[in-house]
Amino acid sequence: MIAERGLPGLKTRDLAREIGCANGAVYNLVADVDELVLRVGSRTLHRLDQALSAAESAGDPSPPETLVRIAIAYCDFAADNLELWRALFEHRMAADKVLPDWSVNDQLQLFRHIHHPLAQLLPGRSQEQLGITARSLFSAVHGMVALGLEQRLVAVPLPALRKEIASLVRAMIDGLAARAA
Amino acid sequence: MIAERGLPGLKTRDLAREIGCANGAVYNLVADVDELVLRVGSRTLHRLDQALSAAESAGDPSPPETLVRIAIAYCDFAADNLELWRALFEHRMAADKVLPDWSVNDQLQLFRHIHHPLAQLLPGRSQEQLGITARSLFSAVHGMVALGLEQRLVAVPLPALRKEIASLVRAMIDGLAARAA
DNA sequence: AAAATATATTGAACGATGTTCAAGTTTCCT
DNA sequence: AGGAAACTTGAACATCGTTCAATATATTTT
Repeated sequence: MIAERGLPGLKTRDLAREIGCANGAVYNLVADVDELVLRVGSRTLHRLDQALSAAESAGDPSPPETLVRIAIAYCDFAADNLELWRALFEHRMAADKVLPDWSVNDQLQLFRHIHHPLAQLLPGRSQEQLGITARSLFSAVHGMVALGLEQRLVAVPLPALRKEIASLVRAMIDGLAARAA
Repeated sequence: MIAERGLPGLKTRDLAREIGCANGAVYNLVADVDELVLRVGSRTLHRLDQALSAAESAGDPSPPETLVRIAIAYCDFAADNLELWRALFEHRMAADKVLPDWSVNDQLQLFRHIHHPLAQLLPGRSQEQLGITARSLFSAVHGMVALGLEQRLVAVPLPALRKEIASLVRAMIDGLAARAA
């Protein structure tokens, strides 16, 4: 339902009808809609992880090209799974509720893909510094994808977005490598 | 109310009580909560615009340093106006409703600040290419700020975030300039 | 196999929320 | 003063997520 109608299109009554049970019975499977969304998010993150893994290993193994492929794969996944991908970031829980551990873990796995090629590219940096840079790189690409796929401003055509991402990722990598040298 | 309790903390009944009128009277001032949020967003965008303008003109006028200052100013504004800034991006309207023109305009003004220094830095590029690159640069910084200020993962301390942004913006600019040469 | 206990399911009801609207009140113009 | 226009009110509506006593089903015990 999230995939078809987006996060705001998910209603417990519709869901119950689709499952074929009473609306109250949903709460035997799940404590909250929050938990439901997080569980869907977990599946989405795993599929995203697979897509990034594939991009990491396929093709030219040089770190810069690998990082570009990962970024493009992230963009493509977001475009192909737009609503599910949005649900990962747009869902907000009540301020007092804490995110369960398994959900946090799912999210942290993402940086792993960037970490490896980045370590080859910047051999001088510590593990901690690499982690921070990996996170920054991920965030930058995420921002480009997020605003690029937003319809409310001028929607960028997907091929143009892919080119822009590739070009800016290359620029970031060049710049990082040059400063490291 | 958005500033204090975030976008989900904005309730028409609380608002009416705070204003001192009946709940129905809110709809004499505003057609929707959507419009209300957009109007608050417009004010936020104008203040953000001022902050970026100040950063643009103050200090070292070299394009790279100017761009770094703008990025840091964006980060600082987001941190200082966290909930209001979030409301700019987290608010979602019904899919069929269209964003009014004045709101679209407000948003597009932001890229203007990046456009000028970028044009000096990359004299070879056309206006259209510059616009696209400006947008990408903005989006990348936005992503770093957005994920950096998110509490749900490991929250990055603000000084660390500022450093990371400065360093990655410099890297992007170096890379862009090197490729342009 | 029957009774007793545990578990699952139901759908009505609750509380919150955005929004509407008929009725009442105020304001303003002549 | 009188009437029209505009505003204000607060109750009512529809739609949510969520709860819960009552009912039905499954499982265990005797």
